[in-house]
Amino acid sequence: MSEDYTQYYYHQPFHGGNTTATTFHDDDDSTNYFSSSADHHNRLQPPPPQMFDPSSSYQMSFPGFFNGSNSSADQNSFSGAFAASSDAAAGGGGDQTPATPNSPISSSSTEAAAATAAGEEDSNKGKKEDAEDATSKKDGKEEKKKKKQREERFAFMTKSEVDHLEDGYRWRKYGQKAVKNSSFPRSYYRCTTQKCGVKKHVERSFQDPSIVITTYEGQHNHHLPVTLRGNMSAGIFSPPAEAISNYNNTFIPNNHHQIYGYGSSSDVNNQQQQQQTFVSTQIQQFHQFDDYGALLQDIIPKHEP
DNA sequence: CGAATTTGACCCGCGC
DNA sequence: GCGCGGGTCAAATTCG
Repeated sequence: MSEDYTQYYYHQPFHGGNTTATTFHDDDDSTNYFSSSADHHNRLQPPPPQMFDPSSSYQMSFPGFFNGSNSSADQNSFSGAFAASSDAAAGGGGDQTPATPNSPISSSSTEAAAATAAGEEDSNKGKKEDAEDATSKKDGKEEKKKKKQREERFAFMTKSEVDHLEDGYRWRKYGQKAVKNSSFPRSYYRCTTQKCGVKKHVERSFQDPSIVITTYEGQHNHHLPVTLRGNMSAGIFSPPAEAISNYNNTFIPNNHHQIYGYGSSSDVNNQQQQQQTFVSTQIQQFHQFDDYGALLQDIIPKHEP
């Protein structure tokens, strides 16, 4: 099933750290991948100040920015950011043809949105279903038929010794599972804030145990609960919907740092193909990056809190 | 003592 | 239909 990310691509072509971003599809939904080096700390690298003014309340769904230390020394170690990708962009998903930023969101993305609403409900699944009345059952069935849509996912790889990266939010671990083809277990976390259905799971790359892969699912509907002031913006995980659609599949380049991204092919079993896919997507995305300067401004609102 | 984690059981979707 | 693997639940346990 979700072997979508059995073929990560991790590169460390640059100094310090790098960011690997990936957009892949889990069915019709997508996950963006990116990685950054957290070095010795369980802190994620912040974006370079010139890219993200820590004092401004930029909003992006990049959890990796949560803990920016805003230290200028980190400037070179961060190479990128990503943006939420919805189906249109990832869209290409299968064929890896990045959609234009303004590509209309396909119906599947609408479904995804709907699923977001229904998702929370769905997360409780069948277990308590019998407690539900017949009506909701019926509805539930239809929902399931529609193909279960997951929340948008953001995954990133971080070089870190600790599994659970501090991102400013409070998480409760609710499960752990052994992962096939990996000797490392995957841990499941849920945001402890009430009515916030954001989840994330954390696992280590079996290819490189020093790399932690964190996958976020959903968007926080609240502000950071802890006082990681300044560099952490409130609502960082709740980008406006239009922002999401506008910066689909986008990454923020920094000094020509290489940024990798690929959309997972539906043919995840074909490694070669996937790698090719990866390369081509990478190139395409690089081209897209050319526009990022302007795009970024759209993405990151300048308004002060 | 309340909150968080651990962990085995269970559910579900998917491929064969 | 069955088995597998991912994801979640919830009781037990640990922690602060």
